[in-house]
Amino acid sequence: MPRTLTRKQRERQEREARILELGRTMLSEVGYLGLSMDRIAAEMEYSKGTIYQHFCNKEEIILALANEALEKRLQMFEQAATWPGRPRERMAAIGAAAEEFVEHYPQHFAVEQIVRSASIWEKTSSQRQEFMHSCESRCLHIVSGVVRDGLAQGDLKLPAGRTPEDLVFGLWSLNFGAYTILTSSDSLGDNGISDPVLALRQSQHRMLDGYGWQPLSQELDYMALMDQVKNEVFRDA
Amino acid sequence: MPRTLTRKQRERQEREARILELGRTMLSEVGYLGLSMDRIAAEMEYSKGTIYQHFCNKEEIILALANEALEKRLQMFEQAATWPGRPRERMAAIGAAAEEFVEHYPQHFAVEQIVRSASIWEKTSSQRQEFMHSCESRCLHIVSGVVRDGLAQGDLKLPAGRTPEDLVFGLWSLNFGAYTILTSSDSLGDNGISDPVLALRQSQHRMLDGYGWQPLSQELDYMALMDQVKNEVFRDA
DNA sequence: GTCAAAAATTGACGACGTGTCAATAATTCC
DNA sequence: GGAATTATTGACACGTCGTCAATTTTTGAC
Repeated sequence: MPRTLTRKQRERQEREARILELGRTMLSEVGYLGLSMDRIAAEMEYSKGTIYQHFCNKEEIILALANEALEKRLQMFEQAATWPGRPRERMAAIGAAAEEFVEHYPQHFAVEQIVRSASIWEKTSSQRQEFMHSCESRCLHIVSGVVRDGLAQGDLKLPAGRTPEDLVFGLWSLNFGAYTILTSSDSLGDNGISDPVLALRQSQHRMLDGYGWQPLSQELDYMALMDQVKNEVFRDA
Repeated sequence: MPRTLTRKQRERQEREARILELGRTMLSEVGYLGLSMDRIAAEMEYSKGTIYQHFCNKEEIILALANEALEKRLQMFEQAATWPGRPRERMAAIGAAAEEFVEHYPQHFAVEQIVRSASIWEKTSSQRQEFMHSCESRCLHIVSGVVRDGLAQGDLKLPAGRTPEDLVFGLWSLNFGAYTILTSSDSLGDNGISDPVLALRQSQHRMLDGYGWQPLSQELDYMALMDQVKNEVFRDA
C-alpha cells in the first residue's frame, strides 16, 4: 500500500476534525459551560463513548482548539515579521497581525481567554500542554527577535537590566488585556472609550515611543501602515 | 426600638457574610468549577434551600464577591489619587495601588478574571450588574481625572481626537493583561521574563513617557516612588 | 402560657452533566 | 466462513443545579 494512512485512519482523523469544528462553534455560541460531551455526541450522531475515544475529557477538546489558535497566530506573526522595513515598522506589522487575528478568528481568541481563566490546565495531557508552551514561546521569540534587530540597528535602547522579552511582555499584556476587556464589557462607550481598538493601537505606539524606538510615531504614520499591512498581507483571509 | 435592624436581620446579614467568606475561600482554592452550592451548604451546616434564600445561583455569589473586590480597589485608588505631587506622580501612586491590590487580595483579582471570562454575567441580577458598572466607572473616573489634571497643567498632550479615557484604557488593559498572564502562566521565567511585575511597571512608565507626560521617567525615579507609596499609604494592609 | 398564622428551613426530586465499562456490533484476516 | 480483533454503544454511578411541598421554628394576639 503506497498510502501512509489507511481508510480507517483517515476516517478517524476526519471525525476528529469534525469534533473540533463542532466544539469551536459550541464554545463560541454557548461558552465553556455550555460545551457538553453529550451534546457533541448527539449532534455528531455518535455515542458518547466514541467521542471519548478521541478526547478523554472536555478540557482536551478546548486545549486542542487553543493549540489550533496559537498555531494560526504564530503563522500570522511569522508572516508579519517578514514585512520589509525598519524594525519598528515590522513591530507595527505584527501589531496589525494581532489585530487581524482577533477580528478574523474571534472564536480562537475566545478559546485562549477560556484556557487562561477556567481551571482547564490541570485536566489536560502534558503533550498538549507542551505544544501550547512551544507555540507561545516561538511567538514570543519572533517578536523579541524584531526588538533585537531594533537594538542592533541602534533604533532603541533598553533600560539597564531589561531584556527584549520584558518589552514584549508589555505589548503582549496590553494586547491580551485590551481584547479581553473589549469582548467582556459592553459599557466602554458609556465611559468615553468609543473606539477601543484605536485606543489600543495608540497605546502600543506610545509605549514604543517611550522606549525611544525610531522612527517615532510623530515621524511615521503607523496607523496607516497597519491598515496597509492588513490590506496587503492579510487581504485574502 | 432604636435599632435599625432586628436580631433576625442581623443574623441574616452575618450568615450572608459567612457565605461570601466561604465562597471566596472556595473560589481561590478550587476555582469556579469547584465552587458548589451543595458544598457551601454542607460546610455551613445549613440546607441548600437556605443558601438559595440568599443567592439565587452560584453566579450571584461570584458577582457579589467581584463587587466587594471592585469596591476595595476603588477605595485604594481614591486613597492613592490624593498623593501629593504632580499629576504624573499621582499616576504612579495609582499604579502602586493597583499592584498592592493584586498582591494583597489575590482572590479578589481572581474573581475579577473569572467574571470577565466565564459566562457568568447573563445569569446574574441587573442590580449587581449595575453596581459593578458603577464601581468600574468611578474607578476609571478617578484615573482620567488625574490625566485631566495633567492636561490642565500642560504636563502632557493627547493626540488629536483622543480622550483621557483612551489613555486610561491602555493602562487598564496593560495592568489587567499583565496580571492575567502572570497568574496563569508558569513558563514566563523560561521565556526570559524573570520579573514580570517590574516589566509591567516599566511598560506603564514608558507608555506615559510616550505621551510626553512630564516629568519623564528619566527625570524622576518612579520605581522608588511606587515603593514609597506602597510603604507609606498601604503599609497597614 | 397557648395556639394559630406567618416565616424560615429542609432535603427529596427532576433534569442534566461527566466519565466508565461490560455488552454488542463491525471489521479484519486467515 | 468464522475466529479474533477492533470499534461502538448506552446504561450506569456519581455529582451538581435549582425547585418546592412538607416540616419546623418563630411570632404575636389573647
